Amino acid sequence: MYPVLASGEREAFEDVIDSIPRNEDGNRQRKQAACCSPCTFPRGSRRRRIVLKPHQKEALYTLFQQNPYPGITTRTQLAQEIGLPESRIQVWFQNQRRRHLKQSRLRSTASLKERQCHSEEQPPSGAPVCIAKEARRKRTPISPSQRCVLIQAFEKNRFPSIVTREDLARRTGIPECRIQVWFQNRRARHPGQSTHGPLNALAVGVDHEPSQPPPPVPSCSPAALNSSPHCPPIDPVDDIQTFAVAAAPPLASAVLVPGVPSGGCAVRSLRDTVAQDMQAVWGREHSHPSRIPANHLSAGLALGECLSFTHSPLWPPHRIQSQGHSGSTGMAAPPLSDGPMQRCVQGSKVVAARAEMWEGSVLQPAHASPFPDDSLELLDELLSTPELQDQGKALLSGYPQEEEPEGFLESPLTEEEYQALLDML
DNA sequence: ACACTAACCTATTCACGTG
DNA sequence: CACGTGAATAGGTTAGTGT
Repeated sequence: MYPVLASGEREAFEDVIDSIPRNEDGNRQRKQAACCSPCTFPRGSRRRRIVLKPHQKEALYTLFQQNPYPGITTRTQLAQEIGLPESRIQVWFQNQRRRHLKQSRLRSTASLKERQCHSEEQPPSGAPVCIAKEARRKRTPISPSQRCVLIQAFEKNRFPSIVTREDLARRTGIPECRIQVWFQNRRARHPGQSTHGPLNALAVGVDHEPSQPPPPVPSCSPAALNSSPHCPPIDPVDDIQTFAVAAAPPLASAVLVPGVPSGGCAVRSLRDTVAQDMQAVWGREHSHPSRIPANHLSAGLALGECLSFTHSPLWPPHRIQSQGHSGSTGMAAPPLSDGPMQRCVQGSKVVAARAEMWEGSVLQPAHASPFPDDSLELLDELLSTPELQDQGKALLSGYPQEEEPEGFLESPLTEEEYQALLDML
């Protein structure tokens, strides 16, 4: 239906999606989406809607009749049997219970009017009256580094799209559905800074309006981290750089726009994890030469991470299948020849726009990678030259995992080289 | 155009681990 | 026991799909 987005374009597009204003309910305003033309503005903010097959519905209805409140074990078992994600089964039961309750109430209301004899509230037929409670899902342990990644994403966008959630899932290893719940809980417990209540800030779709300073306690800022029980104290000097590697897509801040502050979220442990992963991968490079492209090694964590925010070879065991993404999540891509998307993928403009948007904020993310996938591949080729690989080896072997040189995030390329690269792209 | 319903949201509560 | 936080719930809304 829609052409497939390259990863860089996908990120830029996601920015568009995420920036769509939401109404007071947190839902994106239809008007805004419509103004971008239904043809050129694909649906990417939501998960692709599943069309349940008859046998799946039958199984769900059967189980619902037996128990409208299935526990995690039952849901997981059913998920395996009918080939649906457990989270979708949970949602189906939520919706089904409500439909059931609604019908029950309608019936009871009708009978109430007829007979006028219901003096006492009766529990709806779908309520868990005599059914023993099944076990809940076990708490999902979220490590400080994972939490910091989530917090950073939360501060950037309180309502992440399915693409963002899946990306966070890949980066943290936490299931997407758990990330969704985490954001729900987080929103509930950390209402936005607004004089008109927490929902007011949602109306603009982004958390920090350009004219509005960020919340005074950004949980992932060094100050917040120092006071947070989940984030270890950090050296703000060191971690200003760390943030760009661990949390933000630092293409603009660390590479394309040298000198732009890259933010304050310190995710040392994640950075360390990345560094260790790099080392480990380097160690087995010869046995799995294709798993991590040499260019990522060559550029060290700086460029490598820059280019791999959404398809990092470091975290997921495979490169993100951006071309096939629409198959798994329903991410539909707009035609890029014209329209808002095309404009949005003009990287420098995006970077500039984001920088403006975040002006005054502690964080200075440039979320949208201006490079479409083919450009990334071209860059991959450029960076896989033996010369740059040598640089990468030197970079990796030059410092231990726990401490990086001062210019850790500095690109191995000069500004002229960057410009040349950009010109080529 | 409309009905149905998956997906997503808030508000609230439960439940569990930790200090 | 208080607190933080993940999980689950009810209920409202949006938007994709089928008729």
